[in-house]
Amino acid sequence: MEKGIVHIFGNGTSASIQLEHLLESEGYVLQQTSNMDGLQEMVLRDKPSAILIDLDEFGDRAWSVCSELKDDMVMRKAALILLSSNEDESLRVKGLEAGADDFVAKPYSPREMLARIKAISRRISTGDGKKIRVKDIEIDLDEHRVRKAGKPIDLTYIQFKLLYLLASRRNNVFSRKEILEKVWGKKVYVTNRTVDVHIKRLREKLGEYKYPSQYIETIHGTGYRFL
Amino acid sequence: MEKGIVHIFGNGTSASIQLEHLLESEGYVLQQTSNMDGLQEMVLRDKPSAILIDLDEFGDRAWSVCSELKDDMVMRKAALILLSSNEDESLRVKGLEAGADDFVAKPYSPREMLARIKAISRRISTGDGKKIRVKDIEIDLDEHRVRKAGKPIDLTYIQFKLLYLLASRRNNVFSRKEILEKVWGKKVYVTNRTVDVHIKRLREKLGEYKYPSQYIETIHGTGYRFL
DNA sequence: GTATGAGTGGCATGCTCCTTGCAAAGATTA
DNA sequence: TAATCTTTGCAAGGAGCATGCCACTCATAC
Repeated sequence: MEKGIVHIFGNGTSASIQLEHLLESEGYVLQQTSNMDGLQEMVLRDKPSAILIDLDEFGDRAWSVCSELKDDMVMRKAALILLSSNEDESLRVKGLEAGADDFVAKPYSPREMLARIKAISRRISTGDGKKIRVKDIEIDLDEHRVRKAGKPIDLTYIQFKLLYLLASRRNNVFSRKEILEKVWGKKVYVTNRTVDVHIKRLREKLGEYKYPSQYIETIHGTGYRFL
Repeated sequence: MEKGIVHIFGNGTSASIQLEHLLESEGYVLQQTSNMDGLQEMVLRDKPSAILIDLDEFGDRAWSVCSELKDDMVMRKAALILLSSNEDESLRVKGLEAGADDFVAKPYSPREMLARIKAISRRISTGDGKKIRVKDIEIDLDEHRVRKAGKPIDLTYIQFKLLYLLASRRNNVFSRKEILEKVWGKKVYVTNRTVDVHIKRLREKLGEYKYPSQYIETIHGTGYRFL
């Protein structure tokens, strides 16, 4: 099993200190903080395999974090676990529906927490591998890099997310609405035309000059599809 | 979110009956049994999206099931959730390490269980999506693509919706009024004749040259039907 | 035969998509 | 800090395609 970084948002209780030791003895690297600003950058940089958020400490702020993490396909690689001493059922349901992978009551057992982190990671790591290979295109999610016939292609942040989305489900047709939600996020409002522009720029960098497109196909009236 | 079948191994407690109703109202199909023999065949046949196993009832027999499911790539598509009234930490850890995706204590909240099933399914979902197969025609909703004898047929937006409507309920006769409402929407006003035109173009692309029609039958004075 | 419903070819219209240029915001460098 | 480069979002023009309707022909029911 692959080890990784674990972000813990919340202060150190006795259980969390035990958990810390357990995780470290298992080969995980820990990062604990009580400041949730700049979470997005942090997650993108460190690519943690798990994120623990203490609801008692962060409360409502945590919900927006859940949806951010849920929407971003790069960040989704992390197991998102919520902690709370509040046993209320509706809170648990809310958390799970907001995108969390698990909801654990405090006080919790460190050993069980470790087992849960492993169980979720197991799910995430299997299935979609870290590299996507389509034709002569190779997309490396961890390195955040794209190669065509071995030669690296420089893509901007949006271009990468767009390509990754399309390539992650070949032949699936994505509507512009879907693309906007997955690449830009639910709240951001950006024109449909803008999607076209980014598709064009992406096609350019992939080296598409002629019709029919070799990689990205336009489905008139519907959306785009990666061949 | 993709719905599916849920296998429940264990007898009906009051919570499980509530859960049953919840799942059904969400569009899931349930299969409950207290016999675990032939599990492998059952799972392979039904491809459930979740499997709930009551440890109180099955005890040690459950562990072998966990590892079977864990090892089989096909079966891994299902969310495996263990239930137990035994709060013992080591049991929970054992279950999770054996390959279960979640471990829930009894008595459990049906709504939370539903949320957990969804949370896990979200991770697993690979979107081998909805397909309709009629004769040698195959309609793939996700790929927004139609195949005849394996060969792709290019349909326009309206043609696709029209075909999908007709094929979704074979042998059902759709009046032009009904077709207009379902394909064009309630407010749009379009002539009946236009429906004919689209039927004609659709028939053309499906490769219908001679009478009687192989796919779309005209019911004089009434409407159309997909055979 | 007559009346009504259905099929067809062609064409104008409008919509969708592609492309280019530009301006604003962000990142980088000196 | 100022200057430069990069990224991003949008508007507008233009090309191509899907659509909807007309007018006409053909089929069906009585």
